[in-house]
Amino acid sequence: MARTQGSHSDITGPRIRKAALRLFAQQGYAAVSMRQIAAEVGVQAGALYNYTPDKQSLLYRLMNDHMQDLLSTYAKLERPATALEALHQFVGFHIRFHLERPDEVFIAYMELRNLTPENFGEIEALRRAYEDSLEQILKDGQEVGAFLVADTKMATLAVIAMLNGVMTWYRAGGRLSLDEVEQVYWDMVRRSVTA
Amino acid sequence: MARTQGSHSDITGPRIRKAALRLFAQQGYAAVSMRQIAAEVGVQAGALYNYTPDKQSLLYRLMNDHMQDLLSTYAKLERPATALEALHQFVGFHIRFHLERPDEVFIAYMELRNLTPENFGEIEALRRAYEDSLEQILKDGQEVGAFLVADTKMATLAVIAMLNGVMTWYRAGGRLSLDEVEQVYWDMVRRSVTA
DNA sequence: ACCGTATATGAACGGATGTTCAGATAGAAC
DNA sequence: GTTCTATCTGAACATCCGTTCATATACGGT
Repeated sequence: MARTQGSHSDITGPRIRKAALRLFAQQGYAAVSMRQIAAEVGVQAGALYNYTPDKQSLLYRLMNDHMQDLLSTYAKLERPATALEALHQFVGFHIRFHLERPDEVFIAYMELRNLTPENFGEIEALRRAYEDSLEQILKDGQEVGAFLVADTKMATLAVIAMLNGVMTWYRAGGRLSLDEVEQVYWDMVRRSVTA
Repeated sequence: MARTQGSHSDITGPRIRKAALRLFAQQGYAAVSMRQIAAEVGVQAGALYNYTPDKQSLLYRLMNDHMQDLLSTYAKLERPATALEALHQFVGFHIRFHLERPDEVFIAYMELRNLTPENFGEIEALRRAYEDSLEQILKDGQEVGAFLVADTKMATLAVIAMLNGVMTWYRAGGRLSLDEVEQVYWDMVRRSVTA
């Protein structure tokens, strides 16, 4: 697996990020060394610095890529006609998108405290933008009488927290299929925001 | 703040745990050094080893104390007569107990992966015991027709995840009082498990 | 007043850390 | 086939890590 000197490599960058992603998710940012990441790629530690200015930027890049992916993927969806359908779409999208990226998700909110303040601010803004898209659904539904919640902000956070819980226990091939899980959570979410 | 040699100290142990708790919660287990903890207590690093065999045991002790506290405090509550009231009690207890111990809560599920396998197993068992007490409420209520959930296990995890979300944003003195928060979450939980 | 012991110091251990950089190398361009 | 340059190596840097231990100290018991 050892790479040879001088070989061009447009793929070393992605491989470094993939290795870092896996290791950060598995052991935590602080517990993973640059040498570990380099070893996983089959390269010496010094070589990493051709692709990232430092360890911190590597973490930030992973989080930022993930959040951009989340936002742009959601933005591309066709908006349903009713608020109830929009909420249903959000629930399904959220569960599936996140279950497909367990490592990214894990890092995205376990390693927030390891970001510098500026980096943290940027990631936080993206997260809030995503939450806002859910809150907008709840607000719209509330206006037309489809939903009944005491506070749309709290309801937003409650729904997302509930959905995020899925990532902590769901494993493909377990007792329940993804469709079943999605159905059950949709039932609970729907009931929690309707009269 | 520097302690003098030879001085007896039944309070150094607790002070070490308190300092470790705060630092682990703030920066993460892997990112905190024994020397940092010692400095916070006003002692040299070597002195810590009069109170813990190693860093890992310090983490385990913090988590174990917290879970024992959680379980025994909940066990002391008087059980309400109906399932609905029992659930209401659980929601209120969970929110208040955890909001009073933000550092312990943060550690208890951010640092699970830094436990040795045996230690992890023990903490996990305690966590499951707590979850089981909620699932029992849901099962009982389901039997007598007070609740209607597709799967009590999933509903248990969903409810706890939703409640845990409160810890990530609630701050005393904010827009909403603790009573209001509790009321809103109780409304959502109740609706999510009733027809 | 003195002793015994619990408690703390401070130096030391081997090893790991993030990062830098001069030098080596291999593929691309001509 | 030579040159150029992006890429990687390997060693070095200063610093930190968890843990151990001989030594010093001050309090509790007598």
